Amino acid sequence: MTPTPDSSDLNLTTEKMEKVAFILKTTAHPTRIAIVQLLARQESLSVTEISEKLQVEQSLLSHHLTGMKLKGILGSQRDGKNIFYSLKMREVVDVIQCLAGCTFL
Amino acid sequence: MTPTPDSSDLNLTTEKMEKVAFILKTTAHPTRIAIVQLLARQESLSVTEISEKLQVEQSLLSHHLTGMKLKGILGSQRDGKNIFYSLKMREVVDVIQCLAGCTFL
DNA sequence: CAAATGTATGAACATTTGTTCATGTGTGCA
DNA sequence: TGCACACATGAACAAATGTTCATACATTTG
Repeated sequence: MTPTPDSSDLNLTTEKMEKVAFILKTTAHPTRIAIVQLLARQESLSVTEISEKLQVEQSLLSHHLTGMKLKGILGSQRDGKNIFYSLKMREVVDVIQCLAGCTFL
Repeated sequence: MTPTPDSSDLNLTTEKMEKVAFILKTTAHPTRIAIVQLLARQESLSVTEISEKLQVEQSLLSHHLTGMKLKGILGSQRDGKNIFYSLKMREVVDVIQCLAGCTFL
C-alpha cells in the first residue's frame, strides 16, 4: 500500500516543498501582502482602487498583480474600462494571519 | 482610545507587513522548508545530520542555517564538535502546513 | 473616429538571493 | 602540540526579483 498523502502529514515530497516555496515567495513582499489583506475584505477591487489605497504607482502595481494572478493567488475580471482583481487562493490569508499573530514580530 | 491591535485584526500596519514579508522570504526556499520540516519532528539536529538527510553540501547548508538563525527562525547550541539547530519560531511550521494542505498544489 | 481613461507590457537597470569554492575557527583526541 | 572533524565565513559569481519608464492596448465617451 502506498502511504496515503494527507494534509496533516508532516512528510512533504520535494515537489510539494517546491510548490509551497513558490507560493511563499510570491506572497513575501510588503505590497503583495497589503494586496492580499485588502482583497481579504473586499471581494474585488479595481487596479485604480488598489493603487489609491496602497499608494503604489500603476505600473508597479500591475506587475505585482499580474504576477500574483499568474501564480494562481489572484483572479481578475474585466468590467468596462476597469479590471477587478480578487483573491483566488484564500489560504494565503491564513498564512499571513498566522505570522501576523506572532507577538514577537 | 487607540484601537487595540489583536491577532485576529485583518488591519496590519506597514511595519507588521514588512516583518511578515521578511519571515516569509526567509522561509520561501525548498531547502529551508525541508529544514523546518525536519526540525518540526526532531527537536534538534546537527549540521552533519541535516546535511546527510537533505543531501545538501555543508557550506551551502551552513549559509541557510545561519541566515535562518539570524532572522530568528532557528536557534543553535554547541555540543562538543557539533552544533545543534532547533526550531525557534514554530509558527513557520503552521505556515508551511497551511499551504501544504492545499489540494491544488 | 478621436480623445480620455484604465490597465498591461517590455526593456533597462538596480537590488537581493542563491551558490560555489577556498579558507578560517573551534573542539576533541592521539 | 598537532591532526582531524564539524562548522562558519567571505569573496566571487550567477540567477532571480523589484523598480522605473516609455509605450502599447482596450474600452468608453464625445
